[in-house]
Amino acid sequence: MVTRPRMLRLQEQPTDFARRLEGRRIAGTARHGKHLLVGLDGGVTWIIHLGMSGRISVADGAAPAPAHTHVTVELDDGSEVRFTDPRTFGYTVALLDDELDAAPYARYGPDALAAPPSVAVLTDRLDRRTAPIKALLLDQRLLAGVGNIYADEALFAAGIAPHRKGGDLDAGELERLLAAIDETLTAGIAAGGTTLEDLAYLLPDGRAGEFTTALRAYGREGEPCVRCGGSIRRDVIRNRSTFWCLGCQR
DNA sequence: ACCTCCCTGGCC
DNA sequence: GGCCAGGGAGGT
Repeated sequence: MVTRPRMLRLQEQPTDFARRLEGRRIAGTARHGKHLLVGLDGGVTWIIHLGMSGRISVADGAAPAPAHTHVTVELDDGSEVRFTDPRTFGYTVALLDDELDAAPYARYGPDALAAPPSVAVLTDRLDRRTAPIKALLLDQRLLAGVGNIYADEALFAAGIAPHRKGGDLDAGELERLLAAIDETLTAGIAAGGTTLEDLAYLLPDGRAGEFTTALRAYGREGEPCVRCGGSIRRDVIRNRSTFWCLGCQR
């Protein structure tokens, strides 16, 4: 059941969503960057992107659904999958195999955790790029899975200033950055993600993610840097808040 | 390659 | 009453 058509905005024919899911068996699940992939038999992939405030839960169909539940998929055992998303930046779509190979999905870069590029490949991709590395990290075509908070944290861990032009980073810096991305995402996942004060992001069971307490740059404007004691500053890069340390990120 | 817009709850 | 946060599609 779909009570918010906007959540299906990537489905070319909105009626395709229910039609493509109905009667199919879930064969497996996977993740690519920020996309959750539910493989169904018959060559259909059910894609879910949680945006920033999305939540997926599975519950007995008789139990009341949380507020802002916009899409509900009934399973044959009487339970249902619920997609809850107050801000509706998330979306879901059911695609056929050939549609997966088309834009915009085909443009997605390798998963930042499962298949990160080598330093050599990254060097090549960043060659002559003049955009700030912060903006490039958010470009899912280069690397899929790094969002605003984790980009700032990874750049902090690597000691690289967010304004640096992508093409200016040397091999040593890119090696540090790749290691920092891996460490940051791994730690973030282990902690259950980052729940900010607005409580927009919550785990499926409603608990808050605990990476918030591990943040060293994001959201700490004016606070002392835990590494060098300098002051964390906030800049806006490509209309995104960017927190970094002037003292130890170069 | 860049900016704008979408959306909502919470806070100033 | 207005602003802000987030990801990404689409337009210039």
